[in-house]
Amino acid sequence: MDIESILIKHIEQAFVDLYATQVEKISLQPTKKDFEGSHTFVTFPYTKITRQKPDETAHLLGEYLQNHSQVVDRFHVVQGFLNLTISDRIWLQAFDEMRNQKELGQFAPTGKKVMVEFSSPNTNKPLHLGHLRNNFLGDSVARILAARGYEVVKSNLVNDRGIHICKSMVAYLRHGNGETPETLGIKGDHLVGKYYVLFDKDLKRELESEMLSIQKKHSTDGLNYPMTVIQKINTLLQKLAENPEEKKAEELWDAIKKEVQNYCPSQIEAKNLLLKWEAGNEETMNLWKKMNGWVYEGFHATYRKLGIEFDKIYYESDTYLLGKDIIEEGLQKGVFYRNADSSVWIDLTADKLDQKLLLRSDGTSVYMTQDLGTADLKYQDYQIDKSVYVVGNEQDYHFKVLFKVLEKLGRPYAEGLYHLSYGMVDLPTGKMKSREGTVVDADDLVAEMKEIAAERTRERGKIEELSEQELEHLFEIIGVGALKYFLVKVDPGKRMLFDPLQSVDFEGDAAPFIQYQHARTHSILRTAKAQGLAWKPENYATYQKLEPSENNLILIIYDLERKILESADNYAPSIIAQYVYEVAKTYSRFWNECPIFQTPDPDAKSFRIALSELTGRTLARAMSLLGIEVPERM
RNA sequence: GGUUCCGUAGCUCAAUGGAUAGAGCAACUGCCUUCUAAGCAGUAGGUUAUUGGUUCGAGUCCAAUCGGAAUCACCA
Repeated sequence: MDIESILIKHIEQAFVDLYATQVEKISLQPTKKDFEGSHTFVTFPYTKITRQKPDETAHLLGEYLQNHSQVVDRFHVVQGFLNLTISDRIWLQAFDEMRNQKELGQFAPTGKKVMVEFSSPNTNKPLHLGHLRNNFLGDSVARILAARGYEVVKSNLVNDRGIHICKSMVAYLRHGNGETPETLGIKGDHLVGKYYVLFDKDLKRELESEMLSIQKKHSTDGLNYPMTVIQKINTLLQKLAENPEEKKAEELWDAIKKEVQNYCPSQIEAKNLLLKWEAGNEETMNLWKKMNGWVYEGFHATYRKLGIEFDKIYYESDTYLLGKDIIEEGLQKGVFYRNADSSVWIDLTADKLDQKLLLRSDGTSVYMTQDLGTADLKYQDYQIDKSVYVVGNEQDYHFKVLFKVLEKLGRPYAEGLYHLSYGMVDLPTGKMKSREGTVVDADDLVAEMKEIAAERTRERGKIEELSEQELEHLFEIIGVGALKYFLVKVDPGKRMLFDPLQSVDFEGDAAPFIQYQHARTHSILRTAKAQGLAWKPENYATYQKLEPSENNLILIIYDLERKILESADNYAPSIIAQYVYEVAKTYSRFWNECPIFQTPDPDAKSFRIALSELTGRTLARAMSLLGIEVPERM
């Protein structure tokens, strides 16, 4: 039963009967909380048809609906807004229908396949808070799309090669002394991350001493760089000698730094290591495999704790050479063009984008080339209809170009491409930078959350009956749940702030509150069972007049499907997060207003137990769409 | 400089072009002898950055201005 479409049909009929007009695309809005009713029809846009004041139209329509529609019980008009109240009988009918559903909010299969690519870590450092937002968003979107009826493939494109990986390797070769995660007793990803930071320290030191000599002499004397670089620096120095303003001077020095950095020993070593890697040098490959192996072990542990899994893992070391055949194809199709220096480009100025490089003059590929190849690979592997990339908003431009290029190449899957762009997580001190160590580490944060969860749960002392193992699990789902909810409830597009001092909420608009309401529903069910009560429809057949908070609960539970639809269409878990909090709040109010076991009327008792049960199922289902578990007691 | 995104209560965030701009945190007042107080009820807190425009109606759409961020590499 779909109450909304019934109402719309009746309103359309009303327009025919009252005004002899066919109206299309009628839409209803949820009635604001302060007003009575559940569905609101706005009459302002129809004054031209009715040739009446909005209030008059609303009254006429309201009376018509009250007389002709079985679902409308009564109506109220407020300044042209027609607020409709659905009869309790209909709500009770809807309630029983929902109770009969095996899985709430599960749509029929669409027959379409969608891939959600997320996480995509670099293997040179452990996961941090920013990755968590990515992981939770991606995981949740995958779950929501599955509920919507898509067949979902969760994929992870691991960035396991490149200059940044070589940096950790260089530092390990220098300072490693054969350390392993075992000998140090730390996770492999953290160990490798430590060397990544060490590399940066080395490089900074080298850079500073080199710069000092340039700044002292204000010349490039004694520097052993290629002529072209020396010339570049000299030009910059000359500009500096012309006494530019302070800000400009700073820019010039930065430009010089950038040139110099490329010729610091550490940087050269890293580049050489990358060349060796690309040549397949055995020693290098072995070190690479060893260190990446450590990182994967660490990642696995973290993913397991976060409850995140993938169906397919792509490695960039496998895919980084892909896409070159697409360059040829594009050239033949005349979509791309070749420069005099034989580099390959695409001109997207007509689409308000720039000219974009697709292949270097030396014939090697760039980031874009790989992504083109990987897009084809995904399609070959899974014949996907839609492909969602969960990647930070710093890459908005890249994905605009990528999708445009695929469209111009006439790829059949081009239309289904979507970049789920999300904002960075900021600290009060500003942006996180892993090289500078100003990051909130994922493992640390999860551990801290769990500790807080344990502390707060113990304070309340409602958990005597749980075993040690059950307690462990409880603390984990509360701690991790709080974190997930915190990161996922915010609109993905916006950057957000995380204050380590205030940490994550455990009260109010937060996962523990929602989990708590779920635990309450189970507390009711336990008591009901202990008292030998039954709550099948026949046990509450005489219950026909709903209390406001009961009505509100049914109403909001009834909204689940619409919310799933909305969040799936917008790739927005935040919609589910806001929804599930509303459900929890509504139940909490019901809990306070409608006593259950003290109620003398046995049918009211049974109905409220049944309502608690359905609320519990709704909370569990909606939370599962966010990847958050709910406990039966806490 | 070009392009894109953002600016809402002290703080963190909501609000398919609709009603009196809502929650949570923090502050203040009540409520545990009653199914779990991680709770409930209430008070206070706003010129939605600014100025114009479109509309029956603008936080939302358009233009300009101010402030912040990202991006614009033969990096990934």
